[in-house]
Amino acid sequence: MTESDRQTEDRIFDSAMEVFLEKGMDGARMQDIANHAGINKSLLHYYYRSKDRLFSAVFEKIATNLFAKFAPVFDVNKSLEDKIRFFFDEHIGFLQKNRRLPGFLLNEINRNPARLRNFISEIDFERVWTMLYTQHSDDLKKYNITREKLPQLMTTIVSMSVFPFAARGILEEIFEQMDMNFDDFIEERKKFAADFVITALKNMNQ
Amino acid sequence: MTESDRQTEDRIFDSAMEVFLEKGMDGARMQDIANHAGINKSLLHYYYRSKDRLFSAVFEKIATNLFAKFAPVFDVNKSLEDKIRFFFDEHIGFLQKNRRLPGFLLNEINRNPARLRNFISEIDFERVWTMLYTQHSDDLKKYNITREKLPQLMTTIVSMSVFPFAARGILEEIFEQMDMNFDDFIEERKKFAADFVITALKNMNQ
DNA sequence: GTCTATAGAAGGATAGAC
DNA sequence: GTCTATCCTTCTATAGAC
Repeated sequence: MTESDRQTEDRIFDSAMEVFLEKGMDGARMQDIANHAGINKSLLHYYYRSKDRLFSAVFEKIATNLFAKFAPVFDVNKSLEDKIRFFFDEHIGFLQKNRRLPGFLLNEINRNPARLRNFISEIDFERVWTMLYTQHSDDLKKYNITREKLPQLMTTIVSMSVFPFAARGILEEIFEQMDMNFDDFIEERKKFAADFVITALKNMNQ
Repeated sequence: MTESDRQTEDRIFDSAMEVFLEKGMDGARMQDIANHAGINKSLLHYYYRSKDRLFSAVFEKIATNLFAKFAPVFDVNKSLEDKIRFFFDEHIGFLQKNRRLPGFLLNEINRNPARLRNFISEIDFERVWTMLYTQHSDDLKKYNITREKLPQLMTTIVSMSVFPFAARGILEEIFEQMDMNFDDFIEERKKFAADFVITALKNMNQ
């Protein structure tokens, strides 16, 4: 594969990502992608065979990117509280630069959950819990965080960071009416979410 | 309009709702809707003129239904804590019976925010805050809930109830791997979310 | 590898009979 | 009000020249 092939293939891929993120699988048109890449429509098929394959390539890339942002939380050597702060800073920071990602993923996964199966099946949840427990057994005991509560807790944490972006359309409409700004709201949220979760954790077992 | 007209129009509307919720605006096909209603495709145009008008009718109905579920919270004569519990019970309970609603709305609004404008412009946020404040001034002061914090707080509350449904595709894949059940998780969530939020509120101002 | 041209299918919409 | 037939456009995909 020559250098120029690679360039074209990359330009197609980037354009597809752009268009699919904007319009979704059903709303995207091969012609739009070709125009965006400045090439002919048939080249899309030459490189990716079909719309579905092109979409799959894009979907996998996007899903990998997003999930990769969750991983460091379990590695980094920090206290539980610092990890939570770290997560909200990093994750919300990442979404600030990739705002359409949450809505895209949630929608496409609901539309076709099978696409996710490969990603999920690679995760060893047993190991995740073990890591968490060995690293923070003191904190977990102190705050009475049991294994049974973890799904509720994780869902809450993820939702606090992801939901505002998934609901950006709604929030921007509302904020406009209140003379507020979505970007400011998001910037604030890094600290608010961390404070909120940590406070709840520390006091919930009482 | 005769009784049978009404019946047909309703059957079309219900079928459209079903199909649009399942496939979204872009993914839905007029033929699917006609099949689902057991009528001919051209009848759709006879009653609703175009796909876009049919979709708009459905969208408005759905948005009205969902937002209507937020309203009682501000009316009911309860303590702040009871209101929060009441909200999670009612709202999650409603979504249990209408699981595809959140994903549908979030997606379609992101795709075309203008559709929401009519709904939002009717809300008087000044009045909402005034109502809240007159009803709960003691609690608000005690917990140091200021007007500035309200958007973060409300977004958090809504996200805790809505996000699991919007992310149902992901959660079901994950839960399957953990021998968990989405329905049980949701049932648990009514209490978990209320406890979590109330605990955070009561202790955050320290 | 990239283009033009076009096939082939599907979708939204309408005309017109009953 | 409901159906059949059909128009017209759009979209994915491929054939074939260069």
